[in-house]
Amino acid sequence: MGRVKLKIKKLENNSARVVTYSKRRSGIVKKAKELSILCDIDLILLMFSPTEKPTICISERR
Amino acid sequence: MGRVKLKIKKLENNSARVVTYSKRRSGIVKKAKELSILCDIDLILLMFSPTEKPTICISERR
DNA sequence: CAACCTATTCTTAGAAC
DNA sequence: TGTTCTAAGAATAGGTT
Repeated sequence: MGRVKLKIKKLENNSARVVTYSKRRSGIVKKAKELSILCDIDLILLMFSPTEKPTICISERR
Repeated sequence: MGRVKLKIKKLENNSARVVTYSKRRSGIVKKAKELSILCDIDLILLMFSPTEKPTICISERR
């Protein structure tokens, strides 16, 4: 998606990796939350940024 | 996306939950793999289907 | 440098098979 | 129940502010 089709291989440019991570992280976290709510399931998503900062997303169910 | 906008709340129909889970699971797994490759990061995604069947997606890095 | 913009590609809801 | 199709909504790459 976006202005140009992107090949799925490691982005060699450092800042491109950071920017892409930031954009796509928010997208995947949104998808994870939607999936857990829509389908009423348990889900855990844990990922580390290019600078090793962790993000965790845990579905909340009762 | 799709033919109609979907409200993000629990799908009350059982088979709709299963079908939606199956479709969206493949979407989110694809996104997770792309993110880990593009940004060269560690990532774990664990989720359980509406029938409690687990799926795990772990980025492969060396 | 983070937030916004938007053309373009990607995902997917409902239908058809 | 499972796969495929496709219209239309969603995500996002590169650019702009």
